[in-house]
Amino acid sequence: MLITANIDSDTLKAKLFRGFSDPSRLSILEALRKGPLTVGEIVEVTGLTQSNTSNHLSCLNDCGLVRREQKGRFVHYQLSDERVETLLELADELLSDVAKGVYECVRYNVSED
Amino acid sequence: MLITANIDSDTLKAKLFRGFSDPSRLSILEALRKGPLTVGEIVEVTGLTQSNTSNHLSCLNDCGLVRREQKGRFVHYQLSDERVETLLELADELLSDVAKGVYECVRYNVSED
DNA sequence: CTATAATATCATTACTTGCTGATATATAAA
DNA sequence: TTTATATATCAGCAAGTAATGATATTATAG
Repeated sequence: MLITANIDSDTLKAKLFRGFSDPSRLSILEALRKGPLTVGEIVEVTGLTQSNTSNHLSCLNDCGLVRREQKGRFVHYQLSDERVETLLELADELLSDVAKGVYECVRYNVSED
Repeated sequence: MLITANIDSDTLKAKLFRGFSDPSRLSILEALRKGPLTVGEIVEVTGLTQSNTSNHLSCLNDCGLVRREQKGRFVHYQLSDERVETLLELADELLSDVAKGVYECVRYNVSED
């Protein structure tokens, strides 16, 4: 048990980062930096479809990055932890320094848009 | 120009996080937390193939997460910035709280290993 | 209860991305 | 130069994952 816990450590952490590693999910997280939003509001802000938004929100919720709260027929989502915000801030800072490198990162991201 | 820069912001940040979002790349980054290593040493520590390691290192280098330094026929890699280390630390902390959720995150990660 | 609005789920499709094996490049030693 | 060692590149395959459209669920209002 202890062994597997250690072995899977990187896989686990990778999963956590995967929550941040999709543009759609990231746009949801960014929207939530300003405060809680309903699913409908997130759909509007991000421009994603309802279905797609809901799928990503379920993923983010399961992964513990956001927290959900039902209020009537609306479901409000918010960032689950200060550290999620901190990670996003840190990424902003890091990005401002390495943006050029990221732009040109072509190995596993060939599509230029 | 300013417009696109803004629009692409999430895509850019997602790319940055994608550097962390693969178990193999993460195992490389974790190995480098302890200090610079040659490609061969990284291969040994991570158990990845030489080809695979080199591919990931190129990606990490292009994305600005690691820095390379040629010394003779050896190439040494190290984390490029304190903030890369900080991001990893922060992920560790966050993970200790949300690990259960990440384990059960099934939406876009169905494979259980 | 029925209708409507908000959100979630599911199957399918299309695309992305990591891995492998072979080959190429580069540096240094013989 | 030739050989050997270290690293990088590339094509092709395999697997994973996001988007879509349709449908289901849940909750409130009439």
